[in-house]
Amino acid sequence: MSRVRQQRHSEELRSRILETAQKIILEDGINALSVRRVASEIDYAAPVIYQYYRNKNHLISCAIQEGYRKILESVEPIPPNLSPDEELRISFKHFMDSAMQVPKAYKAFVLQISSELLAETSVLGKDGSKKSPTLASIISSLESGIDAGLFLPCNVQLTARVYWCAMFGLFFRLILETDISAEEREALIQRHLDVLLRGISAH
Amino acid sequence: MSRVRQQRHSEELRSRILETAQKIILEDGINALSVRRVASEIDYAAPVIYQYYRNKNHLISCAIQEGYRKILESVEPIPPNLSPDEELRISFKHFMDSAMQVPKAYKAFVLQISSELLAETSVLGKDGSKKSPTLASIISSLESGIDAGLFLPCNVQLTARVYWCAMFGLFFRLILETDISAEEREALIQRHLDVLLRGISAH
Amino acid sequence: MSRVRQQRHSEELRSRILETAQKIILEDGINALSVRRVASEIDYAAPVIYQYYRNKNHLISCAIQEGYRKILESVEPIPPNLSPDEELRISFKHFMDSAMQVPKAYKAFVLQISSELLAETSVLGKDGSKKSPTLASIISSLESGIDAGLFLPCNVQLTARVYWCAMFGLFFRLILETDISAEEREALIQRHLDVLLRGISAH
Amino acid sequence: MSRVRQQRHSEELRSRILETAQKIILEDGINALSVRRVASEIDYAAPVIYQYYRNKNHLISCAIQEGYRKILESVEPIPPNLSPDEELRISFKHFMDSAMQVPKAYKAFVLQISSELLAETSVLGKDGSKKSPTLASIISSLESGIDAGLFLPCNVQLTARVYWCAMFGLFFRLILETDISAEEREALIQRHLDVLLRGISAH
DNA sequence: TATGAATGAGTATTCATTCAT
DNA sequence: CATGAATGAATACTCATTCAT
Repeated sequence: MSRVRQQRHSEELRSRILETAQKIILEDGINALSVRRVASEIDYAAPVIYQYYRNKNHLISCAIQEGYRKILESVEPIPPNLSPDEELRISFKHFMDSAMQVPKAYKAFVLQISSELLAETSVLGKDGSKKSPTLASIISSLESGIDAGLFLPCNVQLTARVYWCAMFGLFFRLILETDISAEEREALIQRHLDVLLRGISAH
Repeated sequence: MSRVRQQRHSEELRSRILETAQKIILEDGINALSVRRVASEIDYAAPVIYQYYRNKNHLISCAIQEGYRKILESVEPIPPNLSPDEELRISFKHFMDSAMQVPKAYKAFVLQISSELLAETSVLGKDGSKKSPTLASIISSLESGIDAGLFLPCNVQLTARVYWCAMFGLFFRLILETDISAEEREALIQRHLDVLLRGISAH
Repeated sequence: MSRVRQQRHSEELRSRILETAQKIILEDGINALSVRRVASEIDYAAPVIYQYYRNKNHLISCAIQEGYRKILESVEPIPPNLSPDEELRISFKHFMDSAMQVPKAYKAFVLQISSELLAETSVLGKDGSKKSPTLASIISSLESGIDAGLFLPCNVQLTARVYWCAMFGLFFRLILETDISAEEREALIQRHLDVLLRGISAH
Repeated sequence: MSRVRQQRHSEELRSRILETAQKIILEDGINALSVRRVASEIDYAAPVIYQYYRNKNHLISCAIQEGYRKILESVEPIPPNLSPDEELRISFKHFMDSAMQVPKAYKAFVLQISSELLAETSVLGKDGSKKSPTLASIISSLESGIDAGLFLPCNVQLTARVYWCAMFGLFFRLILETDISAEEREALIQRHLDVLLRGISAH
C-alpha cells in the first residue's frame, strides 16, 4: 500500500472507531461501551483500538466530545434580518426543537457529560462567550436590542447568561421529562420567552 | 444480645451500608460503587449487603433517593412574613446557596440521577406541584403576589415552571462550573432575579 | 405445648419439608433445590431444616427415596384371577402406563437417581426379589405359568430379570423420548410382550 | 511462534480443556465441573476457557457428546460371516462387555445424559435406525435372519427396538448394580439372548 | 424449637489490557 | 498494521452452614 493510501485508510479507521463508539453510547448508554464491542462492530480485533486511542477513557472522551459537537451543530441557524427580540425568540425555539428532535442523543450525551468535558462547554465564566457560540449569539442579540432601544441597557454578559441558563434549564428538564405533551411544551416555551423578554424590555 | 439491641444493631448496619454507598457515589461516582467495596468499607463480608438490600440496584436506588432527600432538606427554609417578591428572591438565593454548600454532593447526585428517580422529581408535568415542594412554594408566592397587585395576572402554573427552570439551569451550571468566583456568582444570581421579577412585575 | 402435640407438630414439619423438597425436584430439577428455597416455601427460616435433616444431601436422599417409592406405589395393581401370561401382560402394561401418566416425575427421579439409592432398587442381584415387589410378582407369574404348563420350565430368577430388564429398558426410553406417538408406544409395548412371551411359551 | 505451531498449540489446548472436563465429570460428577476447576487443572487462567467454548454449558455439551462417542466407539465390531442369530448374540455380548470395561465412564455419561443429547441418541422413533448404528445393525441381522428362514417374518423396525430396549435395560442395570458377579452376569446375558431369540425364532 | 445474622467459599462471566507474532 | 492468545482483576450474586440468642 502506498503511503497515502495507508494514511487515508488509517484516518478512516480512526473515525469508524469513533462513530461506532458514539453509536453504542447513544443506543445503549455509556456502560454498554466496551473496547471489544467497538472492535467487533467494525470487524476488527480489539487491540486495534489501542493503535488509535490511548485507552478506553480516551476513546470515550473523544466520542462524547465529538457527539456533543454534532448535536450543537444540529441547532438550526437563525435566519438573517430579524429584530433582536425575534432573534432571541427564534434561537430559543430552535434550541428546544433540536433537543426534541434528537431526544435520545441529547439524553445520552447531556447526562453522560463528564467533568473533563465541562471546560469545553463552560458558559458562566468570563470566557464563556468565546467557548459557546450560543452564548455569543445571545450577547450579540442583546447588544443590538439595546442599541435599537428595544431592551434596557444592562450588563450584557450577565444578562446573556441568565437567558442561557433559563434556556438550559428548560431544555434539560424537557429531555428528562419525556412525557410532556407537545401543547404543554409549546406553552412552556412561550411563557419562558414572554417572561424573559419582558424582564429586559425597555417598555 | 437482647432482642432490642439486636434490632438496633440491625438498623444501624442498614444505614451504615446506605451511607457508605452514598459516600462512594459522591467521592468516586456511581460506577465505582460495587457490592464488595461497600462491604469491605464497613468491614463486613459481601453477602451481608443482600440481607439489607435486594440487590445492587436496590441499594443504588435507595442511596440516591436518600442523598437527594438530604440535599433538599439542606435548603434553608424561607422566613415567614415576607412580601411575595422577597419570598421568591430568598428562596432562589437559598437554593443556590445550598447548592454551593454541598457542591460535590449535588454534582454526583444530580448528574447520576437515574430514570427511576425522574418521576420522583418531575416538575414540568401537571402534577409537578404535588411532587415538588419547591414548585409548590413558588406557585404560592406568585399567587400572593398577584393578589397583592405586585405581579401581573398570569397562568401561575406555567410561570412557576419558568421560574423553576431558570433556577434549575443556573443551579446546575453553578454545580458544573466550580471555578466561578463568589462575586460572579452573586452577580449572576442577582441578575437572574432582576430579569425574572421584572418579567412578571405589575409595574 | 404438650409433649404429644409438640411431637405431632415436629413430625408434621418433617414431612412438609420432605414434600416440599420433592415438589421442587419434580418441578424444577434437583439443581433448583436449595435449603433456603425449601425453608422459604414452608414459611420457616433456613436453619430449621438442619433440625430435621443432617444436611442438604441427607434431605435430597430422603426426598428421592420417598419419591421413588411413591411412584412405584402408583403402579396400578394387577387384578386377581388372571392367567399367568395375562398377569405378565397386564403388569407390563400398567407399568408403562404409569410411566406415561407421571412422565415428569419419572424423568426427574429416574434420571436423578443417585448411587446411594441403587441398593434400594437393586434388581439383578440374588436378593432382588426381596427388594423389588415388581420382580417378585413377575417371578410368581412365571412360576404359576410353568406349573400350568403355559411356560417352559426354566430358571425363574433369571428369566424374571430378563423380563424386568426389557420392561425397564422400554420404560426408560419412553421417558427419555417423549415425542413418541401413542400408536407407536402401543405397538412397541405389544411387540415387546409378544416377543418376550413367545420366548418362554411352552408351545 | 510460527503460525502453524501456534495453531497446533491452540488445537491442543482445546482438547486438553475437553479432556479435563470429561475427566472431572467422570470422577466427580457433572455438578463438580466448574470453569475455574477446568482452568486450574490445565494450569491456565479461567477466562481462557471462553476462548474455546462459548460458555460452561457449551463445554459440558461438547464433553458429554464426545464422551458418549468414545464409549460407543469402544464397542468391539462384529466379525463378518456370522449367521444372523450369531450376529445378534455377539453384538449383544460385545455391548455388555464394553459396558463392563468402562463402567465408571458409562455410569457418569449415561446417567448424566442431558436432554439436549437425547435427540442424538433417540432410538424409539422412526428415524432411530438412522441415528443409532446399533439399531441399524440389529435391523439388518433381523432381516437376514428372516430371509434365511431363521426368524419369523415380522415388523422388523418394532422388533429391533424390542431387542435394543432389552439390551439397554440390562446394560443400564449392569452399570448401576456393580456388585453382580461375573457368573451372574454371564447367566443374565445368556438368558436374555435365549428368551429374545426364541421369541422370534421360526421353529 | 426456631431464627436472624453473618460468612467463607464458591459460581459464571466480562473486561481492559499486554505481548509475541 | 493488525491480531490471537492469554490473563489479572473485577463483577454480582448464591449457597450451605454455623452460632448466639
